Amino acid sequence: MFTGKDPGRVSPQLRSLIFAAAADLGYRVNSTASALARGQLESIGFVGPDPTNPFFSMVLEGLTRHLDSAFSLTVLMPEGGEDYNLSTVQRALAGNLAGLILASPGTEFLESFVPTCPTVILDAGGAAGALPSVDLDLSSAVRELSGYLASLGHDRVAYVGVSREKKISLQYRREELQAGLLGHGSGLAVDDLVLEGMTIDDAFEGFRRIWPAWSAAGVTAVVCGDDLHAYGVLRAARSLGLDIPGDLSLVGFNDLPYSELTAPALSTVNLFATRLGTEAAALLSRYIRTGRVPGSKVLPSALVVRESTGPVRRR
Amino acid sequence: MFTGKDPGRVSPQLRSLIFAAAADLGYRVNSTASALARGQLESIGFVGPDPTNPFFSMVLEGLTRHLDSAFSLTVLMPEGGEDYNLSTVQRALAGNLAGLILASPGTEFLESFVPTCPTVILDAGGAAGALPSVDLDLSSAVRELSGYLASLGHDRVAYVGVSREKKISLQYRREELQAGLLGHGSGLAVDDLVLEGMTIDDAFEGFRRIWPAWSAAGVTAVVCGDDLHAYGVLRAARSLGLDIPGDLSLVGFNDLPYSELTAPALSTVNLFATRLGTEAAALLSRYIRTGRVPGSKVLPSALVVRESTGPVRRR
DNA sequence: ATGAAAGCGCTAACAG
DNA sequence: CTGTTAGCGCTTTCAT
Repeated sequence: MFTGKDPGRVSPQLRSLIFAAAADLGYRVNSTASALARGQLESIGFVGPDPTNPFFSMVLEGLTRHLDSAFSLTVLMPEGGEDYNLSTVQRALAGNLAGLILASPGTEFLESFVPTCPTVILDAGGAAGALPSVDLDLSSAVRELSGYLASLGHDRVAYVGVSREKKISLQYRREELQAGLLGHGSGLAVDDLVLEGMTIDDAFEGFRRIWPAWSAAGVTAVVCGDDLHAYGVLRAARSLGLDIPGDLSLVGFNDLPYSELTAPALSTVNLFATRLGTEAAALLSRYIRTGRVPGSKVLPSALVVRESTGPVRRR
Repeated sequence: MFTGKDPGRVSPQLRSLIFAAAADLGYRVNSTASALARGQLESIGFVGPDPTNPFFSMVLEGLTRHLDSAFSLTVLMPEGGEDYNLSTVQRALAGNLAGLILASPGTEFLESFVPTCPTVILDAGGAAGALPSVDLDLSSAVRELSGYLASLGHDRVAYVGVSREKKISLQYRREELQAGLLGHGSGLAVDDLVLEGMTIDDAFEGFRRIWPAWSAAGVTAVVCGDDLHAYGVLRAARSLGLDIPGDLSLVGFNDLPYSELTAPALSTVNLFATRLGTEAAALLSRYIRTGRVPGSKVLPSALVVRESTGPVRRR
């Protein structure tokens, strides 16, 4: 009756009568028993590094809006502020999931990961290997960025990211940037600022520490692998009395809605994070329904120029 | 064996041997069957209005960090950008949840809602009735805010929120503000700006529309029920050529990490949203375990003064 | 068409 | 202590 296979068997009146009675008695099908009997799982898992990072929220939004309504979304976060690892995912898998979405994995993790249910990887910087994935095409936006920075006279550009083990995607952004810069006769001029975490504060501290060295090396532009890092650098630069974009031009990745509100407004590469979520939902739903491993998907990105970037000021 | 009741029954060596063999064969307990046999539900549901609002993310973070590890977290979002309603929650309940957390409900919804499993309401502005809830104590922070604004010479204060049906909490913030202001001999001077949604853009459009009226009425300070709205007002004011805090002082609620980055940095009432999540997790876990309805919890808030507020400038 | 029965994979209770 | 069994609430199949 509640299995959706009754058209033609039960008259509509009777049907609604039954539903009314069911509601009256407070009956609801026990989905656990139902799932067991049918041998079908009902929830898909999402594991990401940090719910507090807007990138995550945007992906999640895309996901919830486009996930097949037959599934519910189980969200798993790593314990204690760390990045997620195999044990986080094991915890997820213990829930017997119909499918799994892994957002922004670390290298180490991805190498040792063996899928045990339909899985799609999100934002792995092209490192997902044979696993179905949704990734970003950064090359054209980053090439444009490189050309733009070059035209402004920046030939000493620095990058801030996190270690490769932590986030493949940030490292991938670095590589694309390096390639783009090289295409314009320059390249990353100094050692990266390699942060421990993805927070504004991490970048704030980190930049204050590294700026003397970068300044001495003549760095005039900083590209951050994540908008949050750029916000931290912005605050740090301000606290150091630096003029942005006069003394230092700044670029982030993601294009969060807050980036036009900072002072100065932040130039970014827009990653359209919400679309990553919707595409992942589409891919995974198909994967689960058909059982066939889908191909990977690559989504575009776009340069957004605002006030945090400007011509080099020689002193 | 996998039920956790083996200490003293199986030797540690044998135990690990079995686990090794299980891993070898790729065996994992079927949690659906397990749950059915034990008659225990394994997931708790979280329904909130909008994953994209950082308030939601912060609550979610608190939740995931402190939820009993026996439970997994199922996240439910309303369809199509609307606020969530009974049908959203019905969808949630179809999943047979051990417990339910409802964040920032609307009036209409809350009035017609009848819990069918252990439920705690979050951020309902004191309107949760008999249901266990986690709420904010705004009065002392808002009284402080009122005194502060009064001392700056602001006696024409305006409020921006959403309709009461949509978010009880924003209306509650308004009431607290009104009470605080009244305590200082003033009060809200003009009609509220009542927005449709919770986005920066909603507030941007709304403020541009209403400012002529507010300006004519001599409004010198605007308090927004949500930081996102304050960001929108900030952008709108800037686009209108207003000087903040010279022409207009601005205050938000939540104290997002972005609020110290805006230009000018935003004064806010810090809601400590993450703690709402951790408290809700604690309350609900206890509720489910003991079966006894827990009492409600009230959490403190705090005024944070930054650059967006200053003395009234008479012209 | 309607009803009875088997069984999904596990757990808990109960014999041996 | 070990092995067997009933049964969780539902779906599906197979007789009636």
